[in-house]
Amino acid sequence: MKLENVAKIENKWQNYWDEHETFKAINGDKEKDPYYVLVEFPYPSGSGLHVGHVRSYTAHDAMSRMLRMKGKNVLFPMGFDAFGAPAEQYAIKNHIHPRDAVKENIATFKGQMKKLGFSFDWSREFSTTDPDYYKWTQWQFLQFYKHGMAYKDTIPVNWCPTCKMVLSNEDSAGGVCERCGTEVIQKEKSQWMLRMSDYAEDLLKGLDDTNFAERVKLGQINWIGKSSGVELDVEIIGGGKFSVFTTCIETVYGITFFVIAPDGKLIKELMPRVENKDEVEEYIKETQKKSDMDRTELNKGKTGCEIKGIKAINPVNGKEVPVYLGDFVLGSYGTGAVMAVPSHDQRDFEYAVAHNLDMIQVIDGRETETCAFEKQDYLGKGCKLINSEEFTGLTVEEAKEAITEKLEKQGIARRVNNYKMRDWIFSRQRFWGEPIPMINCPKCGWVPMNEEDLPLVLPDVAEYEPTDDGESPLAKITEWVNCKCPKCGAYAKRETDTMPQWAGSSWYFLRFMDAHNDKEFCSMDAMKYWNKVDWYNGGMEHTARHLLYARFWVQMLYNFGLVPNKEMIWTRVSHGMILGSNGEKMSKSKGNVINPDDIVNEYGADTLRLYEMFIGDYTQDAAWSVDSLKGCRRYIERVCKIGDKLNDKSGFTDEVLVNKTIKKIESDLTNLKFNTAVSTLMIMLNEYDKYESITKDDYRVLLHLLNPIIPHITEELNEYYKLGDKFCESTWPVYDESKIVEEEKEIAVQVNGKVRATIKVNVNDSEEDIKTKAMDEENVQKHIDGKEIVKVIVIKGRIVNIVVK
RNA sequence: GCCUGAGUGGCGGAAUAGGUAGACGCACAGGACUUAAAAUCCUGCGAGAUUUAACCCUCGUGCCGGUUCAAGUCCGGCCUUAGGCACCA
Repeated sequence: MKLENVAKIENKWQNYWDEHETFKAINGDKEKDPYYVLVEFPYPSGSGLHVGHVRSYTAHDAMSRMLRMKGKNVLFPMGFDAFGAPAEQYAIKNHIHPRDAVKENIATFKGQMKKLGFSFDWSREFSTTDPDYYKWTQWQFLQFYKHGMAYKDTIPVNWCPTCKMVLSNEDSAGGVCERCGTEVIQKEKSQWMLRMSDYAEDLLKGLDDTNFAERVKLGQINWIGKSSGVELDVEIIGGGKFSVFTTCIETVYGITFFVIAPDGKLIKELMPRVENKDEVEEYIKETQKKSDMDRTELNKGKTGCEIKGIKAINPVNGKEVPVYLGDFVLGSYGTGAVMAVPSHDQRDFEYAVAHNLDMIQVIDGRETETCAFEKQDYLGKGCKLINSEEFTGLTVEEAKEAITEKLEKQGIARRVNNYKMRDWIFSRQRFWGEPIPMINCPKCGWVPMNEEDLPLVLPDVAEYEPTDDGESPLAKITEWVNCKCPKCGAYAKRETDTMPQWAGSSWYFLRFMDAHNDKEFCSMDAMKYWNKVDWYNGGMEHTARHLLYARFWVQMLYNFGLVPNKEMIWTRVSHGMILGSNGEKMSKSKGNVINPDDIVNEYGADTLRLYEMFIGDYTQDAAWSVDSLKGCRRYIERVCKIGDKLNDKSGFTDEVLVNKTIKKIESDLTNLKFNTAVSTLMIMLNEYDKYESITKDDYRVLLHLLNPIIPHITEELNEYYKLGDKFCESTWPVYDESKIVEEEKEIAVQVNGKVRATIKVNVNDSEEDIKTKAMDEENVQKHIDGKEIVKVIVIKGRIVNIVVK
């Protein structure tokens, strides 16, 4: 067959699949094994589908198609994550409702996906912005609240004084507002929080119940950021005390000062006793002006000032030490105060130099005049303590334990774990998000909405600008805000903050299991049937935060008895990016964007799919190449043309080739080795090219194996040449392991590790036979002639190595 | 600074468990077909030395060392590069 009118062929099969609901997954099907393949649902941006989407969708589409043919009940769903700032910005600019903009974009995305022939079960489609969906996001929030996992707290946010807006960290990069360039300041704001830090340990442990790639696990572990140490109480002279957290209690005799965070609660408590109030307040103000960015990047020099009037006592030796303020100490980590040991911590060292403070070396092993002798340099090296009273002479490791024990006995220290991961700030001062279903009653305080009143839908208004004081745009819509308290009936006001975009994507994979349930977010039966997401594919940029939020969400639901497993995702894989042909990230400004529509129109969906699978290692980045794309189109044309060589025989011309290829494709498609799967199929065609003619079985098996990757043209050829049932309705070919073993094989003969000849060996050849054959080779003789043979290594079916002297 | 990847021909990339490095594709060159071109088909294609030619030989997977009969693969130490985190006590 000649490859013509690709669009017509592709359209024909896409319609067939649609009409026959070929890819619909049936809940509870006991005949088949359930298998859940998930690709991250996209944010439907205005610019349409990206070629990067095509890569991961094709990969998992191929996997899903094969698994269906292998008899699995495959759930391969698709939906849209459509809340978020870009849609809101677009709506503000164009004076349309974000709902309408989103609707349009979803239609575009869906049309593009259909044209690529992905075997999604469209009957389960939803968007996070559908009230039927976010009703359950809100419902779950209420469960979190009722179990004490949601609370309101006042925390600093990025604030642009000109735009009068709360900014995300991304929008305030570099410490200036992205819109107007004004310096961003930190402002206190009351926000809804989720107690994620309570789950730090469970989120770490839960990783054992997953099969995530090691680097994904490490990403999660680093984000959680556990460190074990000691919390130590420190007395203030004249009354009061505070605590410090340290991982190096062995250096406790080296304390020469303490530093407390300017943004912490402690300094506020101490304020009445401070003698240099002006200086201290000035420094606190300066700190507030700095975003996190400034504090980390611009301000490596250790600023701060002494807090006069406050002196603390080193609990191990009763020494009086000064207390300083320094913004390198964070109010939000640990206790917001640190013990400073300049001889053994570089930050403390720099601070001591800048403020002319004392240093005491307590660990022997190196001088500490020029820089600190830190734990990564002294741990595990047998270093001993000095200047540490009764602990002097102990090794660091012994001292760590002995000092901790002593302080614990005195009741002034505790072993604790600290985590970098904080509680999840769950409020956004935005319109286009799930409204938080809470009501503020002047009498009862915060009251959750009645569950039967959900969903709390977004009002239908035309203006989405935030208010002057940084409240959500919803705050302006009084008829929406004013309501009655569900508890006492008094006039009350709704929460006007909405949820972050992460909310909807934290549980969508559960909804897909039972997408149209109007009684529950997902039935327990459905969750037990599908059990877990078997494969979850997404971008590397989501492996830390999104995955962690989703796991946290699921663990909470599990603890409330609402989901059957503590971890609902088994394997996480991430694909590499598709870069522009210049090797840079695709972007409009660089003019290197490839629109998948253009490729589909010019070459067809199958060519694009085949090319993206062939482009390189699935987990690595790959640059776009038009030439390579053309090569893939050429291959498909050759696949079509070889149909002209069909004879009317049955059976396979080369059993070994066929069985080997089936096995290889099967393993490649389940191990994300799509590029080698394609090359294996290219080799198969090259072999067929050498035959006089090919049998129907030869042809059908090639098309069958290609079908998961290029589903349209293979169905068409199969039908055109009347080779058998439609692939989408037939079972995957089975290979015969015994037929893969080759009778005769060519192996290499080495002399001293260098290949000198190749010999043909039979499976039945004994080691002696092979040895003799190898020795008989002329070129081998040449290299061993006149030398002493030390030994001969024969690895059956692989290699012979003759060692000579 | 720390963590995690990645360094293999002109290019994208292959190489179970250490066992013939460069599969497959692209580009390029030569040839066939054609009035011609495109398309298609055939052949060659890491570098070097030698040779009429073939065989054959030497070197070669970022760098330096090591283990082994045998290293792209394992170990130790570096270099380059991409991404993530970053004063985390």
